[in-house]
Amino acid sequence: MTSITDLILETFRLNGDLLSAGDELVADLDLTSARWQVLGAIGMASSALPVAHIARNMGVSRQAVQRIVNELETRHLLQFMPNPHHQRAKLVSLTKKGRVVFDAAMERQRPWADWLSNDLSSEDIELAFRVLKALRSKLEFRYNLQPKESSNVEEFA
Amino acid sequence: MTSITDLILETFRLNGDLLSAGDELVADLDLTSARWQVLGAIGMASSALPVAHIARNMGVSRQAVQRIVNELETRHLLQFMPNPHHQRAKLVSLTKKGRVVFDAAMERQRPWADWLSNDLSSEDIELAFRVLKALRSKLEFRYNLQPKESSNVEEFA
DNA sequence: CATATATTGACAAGATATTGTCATATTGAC
DNA sequence: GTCAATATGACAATATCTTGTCAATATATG
Repeated sequence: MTSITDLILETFRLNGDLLSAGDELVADLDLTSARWQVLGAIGMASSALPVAHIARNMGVSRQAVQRIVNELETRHLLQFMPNPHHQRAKLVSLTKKGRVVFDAAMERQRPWADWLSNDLSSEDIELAFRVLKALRSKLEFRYNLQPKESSNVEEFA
Repeated sequence: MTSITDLILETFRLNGDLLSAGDELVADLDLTSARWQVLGAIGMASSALPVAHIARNMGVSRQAVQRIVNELETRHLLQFMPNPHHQRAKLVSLTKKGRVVFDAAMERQRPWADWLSNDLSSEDIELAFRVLKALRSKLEFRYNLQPKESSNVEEFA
């Protein structure tokens, strides 16, 4: 019989393996899972966003994102642009090079995702997703989680 | 429609929230999620094990466990015992204090786990568990993951 | 407008984890 | 028994992330 504890431990292990696999998948693009996730949060956004917004969207701390963003800016994958609404909170966007690298990563991710899921029915994936989401919602409600730092604010776009 | 990618991102987020919740759950026992997990791997084992074995059981690197184990030994929750099969690889076991703290954490975990899962059917939990496990197996097979360092060896009991 | 409150990025400290290297110890092939 | 291969813990370097603090900047309430 499977307990919720088994599911929790399985989540920890899968998380680790996903990060390892992601690292390997994009290593030759000079990316890591962490960089890829940040790049993704920016590449998928409808418009350029300040670091703090990206962090909230991702559900991690502001400083974690700040460090990666600064690193990616040094590598010319990201650039800071003036923010008409805020002098200090510059808007972060992909450079041309950043777009190319991000697109390359996504190209690679597509067949990889197909491979990973081709044994599973979409119903199974859907249900697993809903279970995980239910657990997360409950934790975030109970423990006031998610923002991790600073408070919750929506897009301003 | 839910894609495997959604499930992956959900796994990342749930992982983070579980660690945060775990930290809070055992903070006043002077534990953290990381320490608790190590304590658990030792407390649940049928016999005392060397650090490298514990790491393999947990699926994390040897050094991650070594650091925590050394820390918990300093705090007198763990102790090193001579290993008849290996001079350097001492066996790690709970001290009396370690057992008390670990039991206290487990006492606390039980009702918390019930609370977390009381909305979900055991079928849903079971299925989610099997989906995650299937993904993990596939990743570990494809990427030669898990041991993370050194090779795979079974218990020597 | 004025002022309390929020947000933001910078900076620093620390927690957690991986990776590489090394010397030592153990194991296995022959 | 010898010797190559492997396992182990120590040590060091690095990656990732969180938390706390601070000054500057916005925002909101009066």
